[in-house]
Amino acid sequence: MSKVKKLYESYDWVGEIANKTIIELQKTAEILTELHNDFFSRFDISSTKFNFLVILYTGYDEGMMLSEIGEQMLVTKANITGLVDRLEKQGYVKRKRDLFDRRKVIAMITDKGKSFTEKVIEEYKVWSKSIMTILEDDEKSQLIGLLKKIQVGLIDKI
Amino acid sequence: MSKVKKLYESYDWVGEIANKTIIELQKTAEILTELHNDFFSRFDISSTKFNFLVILYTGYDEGMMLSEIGEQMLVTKANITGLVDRLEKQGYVKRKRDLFDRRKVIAMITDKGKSFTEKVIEEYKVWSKSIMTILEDDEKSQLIGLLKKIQVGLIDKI
DNA sequence: ACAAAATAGTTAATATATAAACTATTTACA
DNA sequence: TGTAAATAGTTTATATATTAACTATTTTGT
Repeated sequence: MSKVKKLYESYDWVGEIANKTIIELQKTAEILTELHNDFFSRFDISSTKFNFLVILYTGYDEGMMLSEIGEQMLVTKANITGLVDRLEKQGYVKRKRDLFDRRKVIAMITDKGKSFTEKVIEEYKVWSKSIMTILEDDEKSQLIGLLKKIQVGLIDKI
Repeated sequence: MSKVKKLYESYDWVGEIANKTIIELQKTAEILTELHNDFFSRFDISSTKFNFLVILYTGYDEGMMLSEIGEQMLVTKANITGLVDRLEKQGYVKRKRDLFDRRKVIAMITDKGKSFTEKVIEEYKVWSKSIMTILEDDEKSQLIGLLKKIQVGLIDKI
């Protein structure tokens, strides 16, 4: 059951096209997040957990440092601790101390986590294709181009 | 201080362009959310609180039903209760019972909330313009067009 | 008119996110 | 070499989000 009922145009207060662009980006992303939540809840994970697992899955076999994973996600270090706690509880990840630098904690994906991630990735590919049928392929490329340009522009402002 | 360090291309696992589109949308939105948080934290609010206030500000003078506001935001009714609690504590909003249907709760924006919202809106306009300089105006229109198309497509899938 | 269903909002339990303070360990350098 | 600074992660307090169960009120259908 979703929260989204209909699309409102609730921004009379916006004048500039820059404003509108940001708001439409946010709105699109909110709807997308909503859909992602629906999708991932079928597997009892969140999209953050999925991101974490994918990074670990496609990463090195010896595992990865927590902060190394954190750098690739928009997640603070405090949050990584909790994230790993919960993933550990689900049996998808385990912790290991780095023997050469005992400050570091290495996260390793378990066999259970590996096969789980493979399964979700496959279903995610099918799912994301199915929800993106509204755009033609050239529109998708166009959109990706614009988004990457924005990302480059935004990352400088941070 | 922000979490974002650099832009990773961490999706070797993605094949389809539909996949990439969604991931780039998410990534863009995450960076944008991060920037929004930085912006709004200067005013001691979240972007959700701002949304709420703007809807109330541009709405009817007699206030609005909580669920009516909720319909325009991607927020569950349980969350609205807490949101209004916190906004009430900040003095920007007050509650009122609907006399004709006592199930309903009306949220009213206070004078303090009104002038606060006006101030934030003005600064938001300047801010959003400044962070969107990377795109030309015709690119922005193009992007808005694509985003609206996606929204229409996605809303059907929910 | 009245019982059942629908509606509006709150509460409770839990998950997820943040910042700030903290512990443990390693590195830098005087 | 020993102390200050830097680094990695955890803990704590709090904000925000979700779902499910709950209360109060109104509407519906007979």
